[in-house]
Amino acid sequence: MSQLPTLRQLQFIIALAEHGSFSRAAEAVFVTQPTLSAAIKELEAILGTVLVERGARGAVLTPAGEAVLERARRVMTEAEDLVIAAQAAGEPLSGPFKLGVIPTIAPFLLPRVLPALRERFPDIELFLREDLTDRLFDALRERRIDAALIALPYDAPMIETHAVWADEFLFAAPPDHALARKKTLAPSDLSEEPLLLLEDGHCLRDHALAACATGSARSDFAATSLHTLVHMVKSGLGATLLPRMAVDAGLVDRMGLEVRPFDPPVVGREIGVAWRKGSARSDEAIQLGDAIRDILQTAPSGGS
Amino acid sequence: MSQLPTLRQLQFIIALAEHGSFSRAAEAVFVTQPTLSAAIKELEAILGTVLVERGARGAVLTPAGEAVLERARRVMTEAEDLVIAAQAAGEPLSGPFKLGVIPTIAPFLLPRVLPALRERFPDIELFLREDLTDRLFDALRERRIDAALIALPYDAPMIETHAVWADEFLFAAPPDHALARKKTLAPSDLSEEPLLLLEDGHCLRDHALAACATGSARSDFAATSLHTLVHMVKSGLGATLLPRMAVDAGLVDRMGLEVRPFDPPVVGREIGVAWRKGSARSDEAIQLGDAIRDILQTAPSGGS
DNA sequence: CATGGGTATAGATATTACCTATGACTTCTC
DNA sequence: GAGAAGTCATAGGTAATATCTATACCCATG
Repeated sequence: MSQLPTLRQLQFIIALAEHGSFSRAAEAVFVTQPTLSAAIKELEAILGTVLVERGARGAVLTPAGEAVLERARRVMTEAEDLVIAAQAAGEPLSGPFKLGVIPTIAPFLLPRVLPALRERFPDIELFLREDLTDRLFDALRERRIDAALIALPYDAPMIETHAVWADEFLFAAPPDHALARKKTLAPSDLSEEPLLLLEDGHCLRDHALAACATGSARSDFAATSLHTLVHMVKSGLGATLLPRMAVDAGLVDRMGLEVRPFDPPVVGREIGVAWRKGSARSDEAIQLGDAIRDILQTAPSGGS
Repeated sequence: MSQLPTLRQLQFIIALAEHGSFSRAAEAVFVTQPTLSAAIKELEAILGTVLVERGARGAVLTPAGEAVLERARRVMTEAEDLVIAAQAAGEPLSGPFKLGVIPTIAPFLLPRVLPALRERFPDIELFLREDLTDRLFDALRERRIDAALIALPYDAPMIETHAVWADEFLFAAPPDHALARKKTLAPSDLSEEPLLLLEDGHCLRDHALAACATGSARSDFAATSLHTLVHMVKSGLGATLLPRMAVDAGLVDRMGLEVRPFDPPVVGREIGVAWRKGSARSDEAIQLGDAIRDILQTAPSGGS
């Protein structure tokens, strides 16, 4: 087998491509220009190909160099991932961990589980980011976050998920609403009732519509958060579906709204943890999800 | 950023995992046991994790070690691919090149194009492998071959393709066959005619059936090669569709069979070159396909 | 408890990675 | 155009490290 290049050499040619000059690239990787020069030369010898065109105004990659560059980048990130995965495997859920959470979960879940999480994983530094599902998926793919709490089902390429807990939907309406007289509801009761929902982009909107297969949304109004949503319901703009987790967290306390569960089988959404396929921290993501499930089960809600 | 391991170290831990013992692994990578021992120790220091359980009867990877192993393998093959891609980019279509070809193309195409290919790419060493499409795809995915000539459309995960030329289907039957009286045929003429085809697994069978949307295959007989197929047609067992390339190559010469083209738009299959997605030699595969197309166009068939 | 299979340690040596100093060559500037 | 200011390449010395040999150690097993 022909000799392999060094990761160092790959790092060097990446820097060279990025800075377009031996001297500046050398500076960027903290070596002198002759060192980098020699390293690139040896890399070319190993590969048997000229990778760089040296000119008086800097260096430009040859087509072969571009091909190598692309693969070198891959090798480097894989190697970095290996380090992260190893550290994570050795001491799971320690160090910085960037977790994305969708806006219809974050404000209700986090206060409830963060203290216990910190207790269970004292070495973790959780960085939280609240955003819509699609943007969290982008962040996962671009490695800006390590994992995300989202609502399933949701299917996206390059993303894997692990179910954590089922979040039941509850019907909420003003007291004088026709359906508020019933103790429990069936999804079919909503066929004639245009629902007031969150604005487009919130997965809760889609999941709520899916829950009452025949239902529809009010097209004239939409809320930007669950808090504004309940206020809009209160002012008589319509009825809605709320996740139990938000209700348990006190979302409708002292609002004077009527809240009704659905007949079994209850409708709702599944909350799960998601990570980029192949992520170095997928095991930790699963562990974190399981820990949250545990915490939710042992410490029931402090709601009304 | 924390320090990266060396490719050498990754190679070492892969060998260690494969041999289960420092001494034997060291032998396998041509270093002494203390060298490998020290290297693994340093790798563990870099990753901050114990990767190997040292026992009196050898070494076993810890769970963290297993996680590292898997990624180390990936990094190593990516690095090897980089070398291959660089060499290929520097001097395309030179050195050993393993090409798979399906059985309904190989015997008719290769004699026609191999001499010209050798002339055009004098430094290439073509290793040919004749097999069914599915097995060629497996071989591509497992890196046992670099590219394959197959019939499209065919869709398989991890495989990319590039069209090379269109191979028209011709109708072939014994002289006394009812349809042999027509000068040209429409695909619909075959609705009532159960065709004699190759046995299952040959893509030509599926593509021929697809060509005459309403047609069907004889279920009692099937041929194992185009040569036996024409003999079976000759003995009156039925009619069939043959690729023009095979006819041009003399498949039915002196067989006394009637061969008819279809009305435009002609039916047929597309021949293309396929490679594993991300393969180091995809550019060469495309170049090879284009070269074959060229050769076929400039040097028309020597058939009847 | 000696033996044999295994790994770790110590010390010497060969390799190589890197630095400093300098040279050769372009391109821009006046 | 001559000089200045870039560029990359080369040479030679030094420090770091990769590797080897030799040996110590550890533990199962007969």
